[in-house]
Amino acid sequence: MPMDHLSTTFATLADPTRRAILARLAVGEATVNELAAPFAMSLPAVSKHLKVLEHAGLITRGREAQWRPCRLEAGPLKEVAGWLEHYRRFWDDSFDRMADYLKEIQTKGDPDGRKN
Amino acid sequence: MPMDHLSTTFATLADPTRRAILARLAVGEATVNELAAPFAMSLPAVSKHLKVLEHAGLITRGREAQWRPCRLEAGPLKEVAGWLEHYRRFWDDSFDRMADYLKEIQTKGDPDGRKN
DNA sequence: AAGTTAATTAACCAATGAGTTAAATATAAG
DNA sequence: CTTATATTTAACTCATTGGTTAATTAACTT
Repeated sequence: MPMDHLSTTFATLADPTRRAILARLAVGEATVNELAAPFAMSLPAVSKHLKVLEHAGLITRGREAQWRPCRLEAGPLKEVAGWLEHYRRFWDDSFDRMADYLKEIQTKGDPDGRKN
Repeated sequence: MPMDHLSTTFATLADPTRRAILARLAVGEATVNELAAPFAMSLPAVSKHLKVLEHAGLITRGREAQWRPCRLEAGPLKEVAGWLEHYRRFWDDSFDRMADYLKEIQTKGDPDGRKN
């Protein structure tokens, strides 16, 4: 089944272990063992999570000797933020006020009241 | 398995059909049949998607005669936006500039250079 | 009362996801 | 060359997901 990008990103983020890994990587690069340490699960399990994260483009992995340092890649998160923007008006009160404000300065600054 | 709120939300959003339903509901309330119309799938399938959305708190359903009008609820989306904010600095260039700016006016406005 | 429309529930199936243990690979160090 | 460390792959299990069709419930219409 052809999984679109956004669906892949959301599915990847739908796991607390993976979100915890991202939170850790927000601090800085880390190896697989370092990332696995906090979790009560086997190393292969974490390795799988990393593969999922990598496949979603949320991390990249280098190689230094026998270590594969992982680092955060925020591209997909930016896409999510973009998607969310379409809905901001449903929860953000200041969003409406900002829209009002923009409309106001738009008409005030343009005596003809053109829309654009 | 105890599914945390955020995981439930992400899992729910990880399906293009469900995101399309939300997009439709952003325009206004709609019944199950109306929501199902655009999709090449059975009504029960859509009904299931709606149950998932409802369970995630992304929609609520009223009842008018034999119709169950659905409407968007943005609470969980706001939570996602909140979570995302922790990562904004990784993709938003202006975020750093804003941080710099805030730091600047903070020190400029306070001759003693106190941090808070 | 009978029929029509709206929606859900039941029973089923195939595919996926998240975990396991055991084995394999890769690199470094004695 | 052997061993230790870091990580991945293989093979398997179990639960969940997303879809199906057929049957059921609910409410309106005639």
